[in-house]
Amino acid sequence: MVTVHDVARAAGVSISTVSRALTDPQRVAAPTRDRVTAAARELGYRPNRAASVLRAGRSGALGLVVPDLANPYFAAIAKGAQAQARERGVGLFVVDSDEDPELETEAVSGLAPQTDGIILCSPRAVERTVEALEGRPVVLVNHHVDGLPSVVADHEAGMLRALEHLRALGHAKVAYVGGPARSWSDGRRRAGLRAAADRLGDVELVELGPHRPQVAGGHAAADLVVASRATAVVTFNDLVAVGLVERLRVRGLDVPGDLSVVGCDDAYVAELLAPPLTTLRTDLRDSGRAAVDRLVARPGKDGDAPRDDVTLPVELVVRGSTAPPRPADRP
Amino acid sequence: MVTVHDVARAAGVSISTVSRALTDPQRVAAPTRDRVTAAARELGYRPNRAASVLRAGRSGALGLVVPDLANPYFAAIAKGAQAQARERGVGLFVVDSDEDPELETEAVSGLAPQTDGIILCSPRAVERTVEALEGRPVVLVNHHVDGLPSVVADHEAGMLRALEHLRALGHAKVAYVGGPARSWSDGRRRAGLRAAADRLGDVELVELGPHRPQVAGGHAAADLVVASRATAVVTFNDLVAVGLVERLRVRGLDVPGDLSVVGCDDAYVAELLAPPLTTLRTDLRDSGRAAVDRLVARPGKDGDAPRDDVTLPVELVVRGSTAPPRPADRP
DNA sequence: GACGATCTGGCAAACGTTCGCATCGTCCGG
DNA sequence: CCGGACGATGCGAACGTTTGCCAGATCGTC
Repeated sequence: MVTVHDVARAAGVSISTVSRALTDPQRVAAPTRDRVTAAARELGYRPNRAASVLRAGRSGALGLVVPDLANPYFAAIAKGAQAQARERGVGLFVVDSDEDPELETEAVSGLAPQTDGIILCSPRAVERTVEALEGRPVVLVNHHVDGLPSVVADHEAGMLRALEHLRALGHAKVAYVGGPARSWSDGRRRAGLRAAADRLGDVELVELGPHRPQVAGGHAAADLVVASRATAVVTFNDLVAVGLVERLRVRGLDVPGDLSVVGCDDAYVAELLAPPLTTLRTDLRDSGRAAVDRLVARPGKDGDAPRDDVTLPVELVVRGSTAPPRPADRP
Repeated sequence: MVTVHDVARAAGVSISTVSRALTDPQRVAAPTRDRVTAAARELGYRPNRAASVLRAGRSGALGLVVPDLANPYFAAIAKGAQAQARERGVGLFVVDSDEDPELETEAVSGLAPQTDGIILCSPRAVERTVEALEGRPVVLVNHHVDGLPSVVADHEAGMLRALEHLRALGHAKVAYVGGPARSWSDGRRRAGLRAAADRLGDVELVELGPHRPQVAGGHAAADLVVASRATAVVTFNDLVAVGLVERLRVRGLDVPGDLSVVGCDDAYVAELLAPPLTTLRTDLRDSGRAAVDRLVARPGKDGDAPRDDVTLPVELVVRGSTAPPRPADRP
């Protein structure tokens, strides 16, 4: 194993100089620095992370906790975060909490001591989990708690856009199939829809749920939607939309003929579906990227210091699952 | 921060005893051990990982490198590995190489020094990457190189099962839509299909490809399949099957009426599809689990020391995309 | 009752890095 | 030409843990 000592000897300097030349280049004269870096490269020196963490107290790594890696929604966020972390030259440890609040807290308390910051994605037990990180920097993704920096999608704007789209098609009664009761984003979406309905004035809103944020949730909701006599529906996420469409088909109803469906997230199942799903897209990779940036942003690079809250735009992607209502349904 | 010193003082022993009591409990007398663990719990002692890694040289953590976290196939493996790692009490660092051979090698050389072993999932540049880990223990998942331990699915058996199923339905000409040219598993699947066709005798095999292992690959393959006049098709993975079905629908062909389709992997899109996809399922979480176990298996627990190669079973899941061929197509 | 085997627990030296402090040389203003 | 200031580099002490070695204690056996 090559250590600073070897590099120092090769470059004819002391180990302190080696350390400085590599971690804080501007603190050492250019010729010396070059000699050191050359020697380091030649010897194939790789700093021992453990030693540096031990001494310096920072690890140069971030932690990312997601509820479920198998969920394409979180996978996309993780991917974005990974890419950005790589770009920024920091490590990223991804941990899956398995949708379990307890495991989430545990994961954080295990991760916190060995990282410089934690990205907490759609936390299932914010209070306890935030406690567990004992003051370490944190960024919340897809969640918000006063006083903590967060990265969220502009659900309100998205909902407005969805409702405008449906109204333009001629729909006057729209159902919302909600997600989990304690979900922060479900709350935002409901609020956004209500505000949008108020603003538009001539669209009636029917709120359903809570439902599980999976295909099964869509199955469960389908019959309620039909009974509500709404001609269009917005779902908590794309998986729910998938389940909804499946169940409607079983009941002999056509999408978008009998019912228009708008999903959320643009998980990649959305475009695989028949018909392909009209949905609200957030750039999830950007969420991951932004979260990483919030944590690595140094005061040195002033000016572009990120604001306390990042809100990412939401875009309506119109595909095949929305259409004008059947004439019979029109008033 | 609570250190061994604090615990030692509280328990009235020396720091060596604390260290031993916690890391190698049987080397210290039961009463002492209890006093130490009690003190540790009371003070909320958490060993400093960096210090322990630095001194002991092992990190108690494994690394997992996958080509693409957003691919449900790899996400499932990652999830299984995470779960097992948690159970075994070791850490797991997941890194996404973005399908880039270079990044893969880089990831490994960054990960290797700070882990006790690496799980390499469907590597895109095995030789160079294996080189990069400088002798550190490794397990290959979904790939095989002589001399290295690996966890693979029994593609041959799976292909035999698929072909038997199709023959039983009455198909006599079956196409295979292959994956990437340099893919190890594509090779296994082709070989398995050939062997199965030989063995069954009365099924003709048409090999197509290589194709990209995504939906687009299926699009590209669809017309070739039709032209081949095969009445059934096996695809490299489920995403290809999805693309295939989409394109067939565009051409006015019905699945399974005009063509039966068998996918591979049972990625969760398989059951969302209309018709739901008949596919070959491997328990991907088990792959992740098995890989972790290969690396944490200590010589101490002899007897159940894992064999050099783990081959996981492949199961045929019959859903709606396979049916007997149209009578007209029969000889 | 003594001797050896066995076990328990303490001492102190690492592991490789970072960083406060000291030192030395150099440059500039007076 | 001198004093002060500053920039560059070296010295050495941490960081918190593990572990080889050794001393003392305990027990069984002759």
